Amino acid sequence: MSSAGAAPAAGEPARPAAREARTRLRREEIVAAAARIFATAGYHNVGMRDIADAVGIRGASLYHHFPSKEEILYAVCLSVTREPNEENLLLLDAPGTPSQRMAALVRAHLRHLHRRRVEHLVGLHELNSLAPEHRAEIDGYRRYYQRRVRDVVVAGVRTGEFRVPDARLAAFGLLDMLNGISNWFHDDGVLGLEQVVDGYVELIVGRMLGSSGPY
Amino acid sequence: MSSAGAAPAAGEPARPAAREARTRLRREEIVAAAARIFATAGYHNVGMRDIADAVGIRGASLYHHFPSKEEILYAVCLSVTREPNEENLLLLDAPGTPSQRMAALVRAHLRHLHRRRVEHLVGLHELNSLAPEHRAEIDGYRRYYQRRVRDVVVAGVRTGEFRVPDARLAAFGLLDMLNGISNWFHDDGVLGLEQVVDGYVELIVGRMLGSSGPY
DNA sequence: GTCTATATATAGATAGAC
DNA sequence: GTCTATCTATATATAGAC
Repeated sequence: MSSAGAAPAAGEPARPAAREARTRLRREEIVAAAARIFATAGYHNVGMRDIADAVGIRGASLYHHFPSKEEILYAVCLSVTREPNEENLLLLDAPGTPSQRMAALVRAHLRHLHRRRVEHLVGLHELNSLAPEHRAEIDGYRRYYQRRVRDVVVAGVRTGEFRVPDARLAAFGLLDMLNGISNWFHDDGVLGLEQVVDGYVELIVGRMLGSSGPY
Repeated sequence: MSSAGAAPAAGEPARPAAREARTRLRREEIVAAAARIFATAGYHNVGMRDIADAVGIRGASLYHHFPSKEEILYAVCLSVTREPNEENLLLLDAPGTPSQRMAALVRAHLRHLHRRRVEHLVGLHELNSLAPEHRAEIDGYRRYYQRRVRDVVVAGVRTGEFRVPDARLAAFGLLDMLNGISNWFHDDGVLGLEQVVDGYVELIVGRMLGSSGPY
């Protein structure tokens, strides 16, 4: 965006904006394919050639889009860690009681885990293979998310809607419970996503946090 | 054990039983060191030389004790997956109400996760690197454990002690919540282990499952 | 049971043509 | 932007002496 200064000349092989869009699509295509393969086989069991095969190009061509394999992993982890911070946390700022805001977050969180299931699996299991600075950045996002969730628990305790032995403990527990579904949920299982969503809202907000509603 | 048939001759350099015991100690020493390093750096970021260094021998010497690096990982995963099945599940067969048995399991589970924290981290994150047949065996143990936990939830629902929307969902949720502590608990944190244990028993048995005790 | 020395395979990354 | 060809580093694993 910031580098699109000059207007494109008429006879160029492709207008910069269009070319940029296509390049970006290619990048996202690579990230999506890599996430899928990383999630099932594990980062280190996957070669650049495997990723390239999935996109239909040769291994060396990947280096036109990413400087290293680790940068691909970073792109996978970053997207899936950022998005919940940008999307789900908005729901905590919206009007409503702590019960309502927490229920909205649980729903959004589970749906995001489902929508980007493979990316989340990578983000949960392969953080060790990130470069230290990348790892630190990802960890920062996660800690912030966690803190915001804990704050809602605290808010609910203050209003008397929630009754928990310890807000930090409850926040850790409910987040682990949410994130855990990446490891066992399958679309062809006995429970559909929306059943899990409704069940977890009840288990977490209604029971664990002790809210009597409405939410 | 089954191969210790003949009685040892007097002048042997070491009595077979003693030698076996020492060899076994060495194996366990290697497994323990490997678990520690795998947990912090990730299986594939660790070389045989790193493991050997931690034990004070050369990389090649490890192959006297294990036929491959994967077998070391398998030993780590197996020990930590078997033990809960052999120890914790006994508590589910003991006399007592479902509430009491579930509370006992939660306590034992959390204490085991703590006692063998690094091994659990490996068992949770590195399953992708196991040979298929080893992976299948580990998965089998985990599925059985999960089923037994679910059965207690079902039993509690039947007695009327527990009230949950879906027993499977509750079992998945509580197990994910329990296992999650491996990722965030530290001995030098603000909460001690027994505080977490007591808090989680309350959150899970008392609130999530809705038992009014005693447990 | 541990050592030194080394075989061997693989995979991340680069060079340069098209 | 993708290709072919190749470099190079690393690490698992083996051979055989002590």
